[in-house]
Amino acid sequence: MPSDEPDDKPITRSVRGSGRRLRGAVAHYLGTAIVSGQIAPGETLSGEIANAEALDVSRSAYREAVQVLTAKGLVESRPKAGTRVLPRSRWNILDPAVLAWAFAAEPDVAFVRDIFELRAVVEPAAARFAAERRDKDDIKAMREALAKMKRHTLATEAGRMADREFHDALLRATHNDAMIALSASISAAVSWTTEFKQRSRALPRDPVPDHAKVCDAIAAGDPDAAAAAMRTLVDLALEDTRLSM
Amino acid sequence: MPSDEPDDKPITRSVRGSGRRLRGAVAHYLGTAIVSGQIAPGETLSGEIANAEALDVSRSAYREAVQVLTAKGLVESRPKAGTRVLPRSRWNILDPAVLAWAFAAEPDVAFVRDIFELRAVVEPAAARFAAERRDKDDIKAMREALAKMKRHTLATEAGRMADREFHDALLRATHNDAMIALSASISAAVSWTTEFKQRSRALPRDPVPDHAKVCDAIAAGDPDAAAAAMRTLVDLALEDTRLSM
DNA sequence: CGCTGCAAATTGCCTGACAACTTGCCAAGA
DNA sequence: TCTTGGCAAGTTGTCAGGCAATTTGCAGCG
Repeated sequence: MPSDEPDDKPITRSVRGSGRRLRGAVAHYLGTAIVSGQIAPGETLSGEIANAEALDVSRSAYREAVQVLTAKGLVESRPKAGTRVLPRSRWNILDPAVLAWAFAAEPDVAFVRDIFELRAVVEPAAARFAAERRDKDDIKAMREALAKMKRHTLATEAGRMADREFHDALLRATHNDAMIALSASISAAVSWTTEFKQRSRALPRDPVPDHAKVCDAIAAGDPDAAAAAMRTLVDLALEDTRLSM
Repeated sequence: MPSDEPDDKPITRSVRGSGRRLRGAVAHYLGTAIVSGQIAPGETLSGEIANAEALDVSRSAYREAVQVLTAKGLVESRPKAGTRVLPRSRWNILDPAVLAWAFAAEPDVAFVRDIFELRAVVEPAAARFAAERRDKDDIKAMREALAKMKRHTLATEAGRMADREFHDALLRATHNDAMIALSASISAAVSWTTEFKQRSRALPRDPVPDHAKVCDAIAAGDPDAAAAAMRTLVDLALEDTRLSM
């Protein structure tokens, strides 16, 4: 046996940003490989021992990573058959991690379209519910996030975080856990696209007035106005994103 | 040390219905315990070695089960701190498995309300998209499912499966992957409640005409009519479910 | 009172081995 | 030739034990 290779393969080991466990790195590696299509549905991964060795991790770490993928519906493994990639239709694409993997690589335009269509359906309805059920704390949280958005802009990371905070506060105002969970996923995906918009060109529109309109309508308890304002907000966002892709 | 206990604890081992792996049983056990509130958010599970021993499984199997829960946002584990249950807001409640666990125990009424509200938002919109984009195959699939629903009734398992097939076909007709994934989760949840309805009393309404109306509107390519028909369908389902709880 | 460093406890990862379960082949029979 | 049955091999599934990494909480110090 020759000694060993210097450090050619630690593809996953080098990505461990402190908080990230080794199995997380492996899961990220495999997850992006699958979602990006490098490992097409129907294909079967090479055996655990071989693959674990190739990634330079133990079988346990590798297996725990595969369990994560299984939990998200990306793969399925059976004795003697190996673990194979499931068809797209069985993926939990609304899972935050899967969305993150999808946007880590080049995001598919059709997929972005799908996400925005869903957003266009859910968010106006959420705004309507929020207008009917919000309480004082909800309004306060939204106003604060809006102020932060105004201070920083969407060009900064702090500004984008304020944007997410605004939408999160709006969702919490619906007092509907299912809607909160869903739009949390969507918002995450949308924030990735926001970064793309910034990267490609300076964004021509000031988003604060549109957000303020939504906020005011919700605070006033006007469901129709809130839904309408949110609808135009989403439409504009879709327009901007479409231009930059 | 006395010899050993006969078989008091195999709480998880006995549930392995062939296709179900051991770690799956453990995940199911812990998942339901968490979702049903037996292990409240904020609490920390006892150590891996202790817990694995209590469930009479190896540490690896237990750990792989915990990875599944982690992937679904139910728990988070860090060295020295133990693995603790995350607040509800971080759960992926739209994950099919989590939904199944939620309905395995007594389903929370507030939660069912949330699901139906989301359904009332998404499904009509899905019907609208379907009316715009459906092709010949989509219509055929819907018609066939509808026929099957008519033959069997919702009182039989076959009938409920046909109901799911109808909704699945409708969703595929939207040609929007995000919407398909979302409503697949919702439909699963809804089918649990359908079983409840059947269990509590004979259902007074024949659901076939309502479904047929949706189907016809989509086949005719009339988005507004499809959305309206679906809206009444969901409203009626909500009404029935509300009565039986 | 605040801060710094240390030590313990818990998870994270590794190794090696055996069991369980499928799958696919192969042979025997209709 | 087609079907059916069993058999063997190969892959994942589970187990056991040990060591390393990391974080928390405390204790001691400034």
